Amino acid sequence: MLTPIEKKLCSSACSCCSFSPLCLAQAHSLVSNTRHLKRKEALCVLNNKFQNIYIVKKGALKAYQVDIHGYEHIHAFYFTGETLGYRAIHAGHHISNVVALTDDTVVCEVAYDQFIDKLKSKPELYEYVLALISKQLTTSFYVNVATAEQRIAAFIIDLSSRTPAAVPLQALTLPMSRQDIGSYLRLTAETVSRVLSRFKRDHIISIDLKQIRIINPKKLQELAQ
Amino acid sequence: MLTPIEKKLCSSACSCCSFSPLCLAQAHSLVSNTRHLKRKEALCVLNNKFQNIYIVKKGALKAYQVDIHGYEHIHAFYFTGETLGYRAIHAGHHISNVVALTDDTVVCEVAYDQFIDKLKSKPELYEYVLALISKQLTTSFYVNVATAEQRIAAFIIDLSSRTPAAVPLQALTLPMSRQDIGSYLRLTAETVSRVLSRFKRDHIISIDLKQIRIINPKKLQELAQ
DNA sequence: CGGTAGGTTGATTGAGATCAATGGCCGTGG
DNA sequence: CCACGGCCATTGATCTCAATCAACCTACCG
Repeated sequence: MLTPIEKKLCSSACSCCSFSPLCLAQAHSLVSNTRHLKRKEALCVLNNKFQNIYIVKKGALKAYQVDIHGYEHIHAFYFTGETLGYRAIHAGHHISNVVALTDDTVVCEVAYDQFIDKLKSKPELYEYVLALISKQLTTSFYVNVATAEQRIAAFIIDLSSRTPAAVPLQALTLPMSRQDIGSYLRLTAETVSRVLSRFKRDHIISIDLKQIRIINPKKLQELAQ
Repeated sequence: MLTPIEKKLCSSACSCCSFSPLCLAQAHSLVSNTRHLKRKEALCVLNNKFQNIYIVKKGALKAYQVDIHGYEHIHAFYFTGETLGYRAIHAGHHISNVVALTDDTVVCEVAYDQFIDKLKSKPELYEYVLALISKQLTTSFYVNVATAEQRIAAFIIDLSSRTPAAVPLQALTLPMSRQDIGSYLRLTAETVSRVLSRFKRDHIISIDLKQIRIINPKKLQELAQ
């Protein structure tokens, strides 16, 4: 098991970064800027010009749109090592808001036109980038499954698989609220809370506010289908 | 309004094809093969090796996965001019089945490694391809909205916007069954049927089996939010 | 023609939404 | 330092929309 210090190092190191093959392949880094965000601070604002791709170094973010009733629809969470911004390439401007979920969220900023230039000079990386974006086409299919129980079980599994250095039975921290989970899974916060309580009662997980621990991974997998 | 013959020409011509800037940019076409499919005939089979990208020249297809209960989950429809296959790049094998919805469906086949090679020799097309794939990250957000009515209204609008040469008030043909629509929108065929009947009763659309016509686009847009 | 798949409509049920009340945690300011 | 207010989470009671079960109709195909 990793010590907290080792975990911290791993999380902040480029070794966890899905972008590092590109970044490290260059004589100098592709990263033009590193941004530090506080909780609720915006990284991308709807309709602003698309200029950068971002890589999460530390912390977590949510991407959402607000509907005409003011309701927030979250369509993605981003964790350490993950990249974001591709959705805006086509439109040329941001099609959602992205804000930090935790204080001390750190992201690397890669200017899109520099990124394209580098790709042109290193065409062997092109396939890698296509595969990276392709992967995003297939994520979070589980938000569409039938029951609240299935979706929440799948969400917990997804979360643990995306948390670098997550160890089975080790507590994970949910960086988002019940409301956020509900918005993402299209459930109410009350339903999320009820299902989590049921999972706890049945000794599938332990949960105390934002601290969650998978007790029975097999059963959880079964519930997720 | 286009005559049926003009429509046919347009549909089958490369002018409607989102891939044509790439294909036509080459001395000879990128297309290695043209495939003709009958209704229910498979283009891609789950787990088969990923080798090609496809462009729909004519007809329509559905992509789906079958769950452990044997239920078919459709995650995409593909119409004339649209490309498919990107989802398999990351895994290297097909992660869904793709079958034709209509007899006489025609697709162009582009070998992925040839496609990559051509891209490397024409880096100015990189951005175009990234934008093309980026677009797919943002499609069919509407399957996630709240009510059956909203989803079906949005589905009809999406369908008409993706039908080449669709003219307002002109009848569109739904190439898929009520069951297919339900599978895509996560509703039952009965609910789809009921909502369509309600839209018809309220003079928002006219519908007779597979022939659908938007009578009141403004009201439909309102219902879709 | 007869068989079958697809489509419509009705009656009933149930999972999750909604409405509501309570308690804990935390940051702020007197 | 503690009081206050706001936010978040939990739990209960009730309601509602879509699923389910069921019957019947219609188009199409061998």
